Amino acid sequence: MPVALLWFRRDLRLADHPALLAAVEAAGPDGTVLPVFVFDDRLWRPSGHPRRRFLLDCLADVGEQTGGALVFRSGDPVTVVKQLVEETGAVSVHVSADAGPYGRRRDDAVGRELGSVPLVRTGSPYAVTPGRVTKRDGSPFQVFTPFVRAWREHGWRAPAERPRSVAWQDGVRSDDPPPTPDLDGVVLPPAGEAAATEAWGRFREERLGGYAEGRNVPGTDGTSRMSAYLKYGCIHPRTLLADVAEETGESARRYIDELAWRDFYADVLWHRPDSAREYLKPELQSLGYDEGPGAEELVRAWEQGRTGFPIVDAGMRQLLGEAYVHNRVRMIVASFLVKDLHQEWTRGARYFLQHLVDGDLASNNHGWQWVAGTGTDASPYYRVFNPITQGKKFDPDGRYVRRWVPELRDVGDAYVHEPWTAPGGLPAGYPAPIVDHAHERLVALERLQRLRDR
DNA sequence: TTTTGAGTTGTTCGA
DNA sequence: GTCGAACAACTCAAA
Repeated sequence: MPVALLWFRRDLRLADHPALLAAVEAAGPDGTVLPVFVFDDRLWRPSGHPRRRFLLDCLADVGEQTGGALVFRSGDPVTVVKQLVEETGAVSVHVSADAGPYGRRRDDAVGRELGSVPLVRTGSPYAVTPGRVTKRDGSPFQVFTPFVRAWREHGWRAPAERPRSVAWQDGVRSDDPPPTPDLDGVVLPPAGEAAATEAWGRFREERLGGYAEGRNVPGTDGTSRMSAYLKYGCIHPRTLLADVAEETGESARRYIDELAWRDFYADVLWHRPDSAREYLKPELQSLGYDEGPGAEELVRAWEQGRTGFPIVDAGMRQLLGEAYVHNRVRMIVASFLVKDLHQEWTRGARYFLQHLVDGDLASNNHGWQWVAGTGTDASPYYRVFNPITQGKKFDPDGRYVRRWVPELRDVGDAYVHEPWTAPGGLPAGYPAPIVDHAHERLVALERLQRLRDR
């Protein structure tokens, strides 16, 4: 009886899963589907503990949903998948397409290795497969707004139906998964498809209506917190879009835009596979950065949330506490590292990827490039976030900073974003600002100016 | 073909 | 307190 192999990667769900449907179809009415996940050192090693843990928990969920049939293998997919095909006599291997630079190379190599057994790519983790939305002349968009216009016009498919029943192939040898990493107190959201669906339902009912304003206020629960679920494919963006498209108004439009950003950055990475490391604006490559023991000490203060700027410290402590940072605050802390501490964006991007549970190469690194002014956006070079102004504007009552920086508990609202000005002085245990923001802003602008003059 | 206007997320300064 | 201008320079689509 035919066996079709379903190789899970970043699509850890059974609903709205075109590759699963393709596998069921390929196996035929008498055949079976063998679900498999490969622990690939190339992807596993650079993941921090939060992402490893979240992934393992998602896999446990898939294991349960497939009645324990999910098979683990460890090693290079090129050899491991080939071996599984030989062991089981599989007629085809099914995946959701991977748009990342490594994933594409890997899948091409696996496909070649499989020879006459086809590696079938069906669907992708995006509403629109990267590469599909182009300008009229076929070239890729480099700016978000024209992209999103064309993306909306292109449209997306309705969610795929869940297969009525799947005959899972069991009894295939499985490696043990890697040991569960210690989280050291980091609190993660519940993993898996059911948790994603439930979290989405709650957001949709309770917070989607106020999203346009709420999304920028880190002290409230205004965002959907779908990022980790989207990263591992516990839920597909098409499912979200189908629900949001029923709503009208500014909030629904903004939410769709946010999903479009995710597609846009994946599209940029697809066209420019080197952009995860290389500058999208190469002329900024030679910008000078601060080095030496003094600079390293400042970076450590940033990493640990001890810069003396409350909103920056709160964000960096949220990163260590929840492996997650509110979107608005990601921009603020990123701007601080790049513009105030004069560090290369790649360094911040790397640190984020180590710690974020939702860390995604395209979204993370292009987001950092956006802040650094080296990215796709026609972003003004002079855009430097002021951590005090941003704090007052988006966290006016200090709810967010007090949650993550308890030293500020008793500082009045008026001073909570600049506690060094408080009548009682700095609270015990909280540092004075490690840099003069107004000064460092001018330094950053000056360096960019010099580069442009050349 | 050329021109024109608009462009996720900001800040400061001066009126 | 509020508001508009200035801070450059490039992409893209429409006129």
